[in-house]
Amino acid sequence: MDVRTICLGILTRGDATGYEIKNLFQHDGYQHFVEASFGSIYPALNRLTEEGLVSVRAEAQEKRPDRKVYSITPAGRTAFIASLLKPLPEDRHRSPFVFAMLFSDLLPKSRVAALIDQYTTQAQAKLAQLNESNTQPKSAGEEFANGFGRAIYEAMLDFLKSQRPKFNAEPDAIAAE
Amino acid sequence: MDVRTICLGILTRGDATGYEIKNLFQHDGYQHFVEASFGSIYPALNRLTEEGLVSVRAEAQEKRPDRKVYSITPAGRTAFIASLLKPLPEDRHRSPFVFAMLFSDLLPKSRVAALIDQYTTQAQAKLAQLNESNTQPKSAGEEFANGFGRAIYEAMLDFLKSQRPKFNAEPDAIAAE
DNA sequence: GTTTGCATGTAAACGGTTACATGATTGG
DNA sequence: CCAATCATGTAACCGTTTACATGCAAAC
Repeated sequence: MDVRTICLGILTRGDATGYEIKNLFQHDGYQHFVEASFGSIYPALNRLTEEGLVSVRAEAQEKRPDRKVYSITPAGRTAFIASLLKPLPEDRHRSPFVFAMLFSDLLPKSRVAALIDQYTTQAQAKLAQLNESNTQPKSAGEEFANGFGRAIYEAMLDFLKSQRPKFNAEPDAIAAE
Repeated sequence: MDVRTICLGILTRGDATGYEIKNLFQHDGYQHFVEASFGSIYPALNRLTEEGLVSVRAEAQEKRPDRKVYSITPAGRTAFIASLLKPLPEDRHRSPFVFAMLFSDLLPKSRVAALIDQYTTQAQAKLAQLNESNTQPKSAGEEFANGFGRAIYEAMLDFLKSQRPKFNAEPDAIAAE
């Protein structure tokens, strides 16, 4: 999903500035499956404005740039829904971790063990984040995204735990004294 | 992981042409976590050759381009392993499907149901592929990658199955006759 | 006193995909 | 007869990231 569409989607939930959009999809279920940086968000919002899919109102501020608050227009809403009715691009899960594990036979056992342990810690942190956001009432969609994320991270962690012993770090040849 | 590194990795397992490299990581565990097209592989191999990380020998063929068989050099092997010892980039799972589901409240129920059903079918196909490749003896790494993939797809399928009823397609308002 | 948050934006660089060009052979 | 397999490569395009520019205020 491109940044344009992501911005449009977030704006269906309420008005926001570019800055807020960035933060919004670092929380609450968006986080694990989409991302984008300022360098792509601001140009995207400008283009969407030109095309009439969003509108802006500038709120003046002292001593920092004007807040530019974006709203989705009816045309924008239509375009957004249309984009979700077209065939979606496929998911892609790019995993440097799994790639590295494919070559575990070329690496010191200690490195492989560290790789697994790091990945485990990360997955635990992400899972914890998903469980945290149980406070606010969520839309059906957010609940789905949360559940989906949780299911995946839990499965990863189970698998990682089951495999970990195979790569047990005999502390790299210091043992024999 | 960039295409360069992926090529290097595959060549640690044996010599191959650019064409073969492409096909190799469409099989056996690589498939779900890395990908690249010819348009990036061929230039990558040329650059790796310039840098002395791989070597080429051309095998003449009648009536089609010479096969250029690439081998990894000792320098290439060292560089590859070094790249796996450095901190790895994080995984990124981009999911247009989950993104669309976040906005399920804006879509017709029939569309949401179709989305889930399509995604389920895809996941089943990928899982089947992983289970198929149980014939050849696998390296520890390939076994790990396979298991990891299986764990994820199974968890997804379970979750999808559990959620499916919530989006049951009352066939979009034709019901009342 | 340094980091974080607020707030926007541009330019260069990067990495990659898509489409194109070429063309014989084999299998359905 | 058409599609797929084999086989390499280039060029245009695309979307995105990274780094830069600017700068105050509040929190730690």
